[in-house]
Amino acid sequence: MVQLTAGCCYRLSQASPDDEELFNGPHTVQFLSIKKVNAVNPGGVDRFRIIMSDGINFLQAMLATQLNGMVNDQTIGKHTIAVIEKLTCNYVQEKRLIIILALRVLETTAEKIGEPKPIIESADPPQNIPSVPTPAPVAASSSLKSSFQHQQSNNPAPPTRAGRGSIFPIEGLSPYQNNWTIKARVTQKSDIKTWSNARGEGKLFNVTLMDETGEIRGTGFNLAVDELYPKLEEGKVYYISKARVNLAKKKFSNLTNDYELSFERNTEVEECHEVTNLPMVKYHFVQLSGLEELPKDSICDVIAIVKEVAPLSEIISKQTSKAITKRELTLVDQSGYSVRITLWGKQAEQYNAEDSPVIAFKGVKVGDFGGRSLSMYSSSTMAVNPDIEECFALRGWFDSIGAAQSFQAHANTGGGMMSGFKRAEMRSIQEVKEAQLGQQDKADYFSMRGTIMHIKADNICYPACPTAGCSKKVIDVNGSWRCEKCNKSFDAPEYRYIMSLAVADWSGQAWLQGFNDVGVAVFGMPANDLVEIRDNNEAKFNVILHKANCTTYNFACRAKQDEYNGTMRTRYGISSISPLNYKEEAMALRDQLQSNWAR
DNA sequence: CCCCCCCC
Repeated sequence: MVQLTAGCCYRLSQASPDDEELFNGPHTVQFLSIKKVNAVNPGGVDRFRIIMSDGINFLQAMLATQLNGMVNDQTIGKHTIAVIEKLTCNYVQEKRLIIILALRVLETTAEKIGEPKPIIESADPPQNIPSVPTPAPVAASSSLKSSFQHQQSNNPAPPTRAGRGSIFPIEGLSPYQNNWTIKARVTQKSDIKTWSNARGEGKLFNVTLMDETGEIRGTGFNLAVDELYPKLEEGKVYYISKARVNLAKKKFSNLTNDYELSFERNTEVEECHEVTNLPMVKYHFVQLSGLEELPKDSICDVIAIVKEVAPLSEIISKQTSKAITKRELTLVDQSGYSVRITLWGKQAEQYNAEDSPVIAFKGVKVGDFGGRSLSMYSSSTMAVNPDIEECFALRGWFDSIGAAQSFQAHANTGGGMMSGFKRAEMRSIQEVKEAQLGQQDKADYFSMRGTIMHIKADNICYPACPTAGCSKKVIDVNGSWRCEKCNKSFDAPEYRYIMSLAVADWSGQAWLQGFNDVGVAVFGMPANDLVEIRDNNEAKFNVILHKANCTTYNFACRAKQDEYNGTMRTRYGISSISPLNYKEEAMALRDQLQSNWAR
């Protein structure tokens, strides 16, 4: 019978940030629940919240992202008994956040042990457990002598690790934390970029820093560029302290950290020469077939065989009118899908891998050209034939069977226009507006679920040419309906709907424009019938219009800007409307419940 | 303090 470490939850709930002994465990606990918490940036890495119990109390903790695999492959789940071998405590304002960094599973099929209770602040500690050890004093980390100033001053003494406090996990960094030192590998270093705008000019560079617990972006401006750009080398490991921790601007970051570092004048950077087992890169690969599930503009990692390499070419940026070199690679993987990825600038020019290599891409952008496409950011990395398991598997697969097979490209759904409702691409009205979809001189496509609040009653349909495929408006010329396009006249027009719907979801309201198919779906009758009702029985017409309200549909929409009366406006066109499909929805929810995060 | 990541 496994013995839980009674009292460890209470002790952790009282821990101070430097309580090393307590953080290194081991604590034998049982997981009462593991739940995925709100998704971060699209395509980002999941975060899992764990309720753990010591049999007496339970306590909430977060799983460090590098342990996500244990949830995904069901190594851990509800009622798993595990030994926590390392954790850290992060203080966000008044709240204490416990992050599990390392664990070992003891039992997976246990029953719930005991009747653990929540920890009530100010309550006495539970009885009959070992007393809480006194926290060790914080080791000072300020003895490091490697800031810019120190280097410039005449101080040749090499910094020593001995006087330093413990190394802080990147995962635990926050603006509320001071006196930290991280030990991290530079996994990516940008070129030096210069800018010049209304607010001034300058130069900057950034790096991606990684340890076992996570990644964080670091940026150096101006003086910090001169000082640190040559010092920080890609692939090397450094001790870094006294950088400023800022909120990351999610929009521009492809990392899953809420924060980023700004290198300041007194920031200390010192290379770590010891052998370390810090991983080189952490990947969260998606299969090429799975790209369809990711929203446009999300960021992902892929590993694939380069099946084709296009020659270097050049485009002119519409934004800057500058020429930019690019190169396109066609990637394939075991999912049977192929996708094109674009390399830019230096990466395009210097690409010279041969013989269908395996390449692992990290932090690439998902586009929707040709259904799905990929594009490198300057912060994206690519590793040719990396020394990882996934690479060996791909190599073996391709050399044995993959090379001879054909691949499925992602398709533009609905023949050029995205026409179908896609659950994975659902946006709220608020998101559509905030993301300014359709406002960049091009059409953007999205799916949404919304409820009709109001239908504009005037001009609900127009008299159209009955010729198949024409649908042009016809004009009443003395009782005869004339089509200019077909150069024909008809006894009667065929009415077609032209709809303006006020549609709302939980986040807001928008006007959607729809054509004949939308009207038929909403009213359940052709426009000719509705016109007849309108002209003969206005009360009945009003009832039909009214009854159509408060009905919820799945919409596929196209957002595009146009000019109207001299001003620009954004129009949302409905490319498909469908009633809610409860079975399909239930199945999708069932799949979510069965997925790893729901347990 | 940047934050552009391009084209078809």
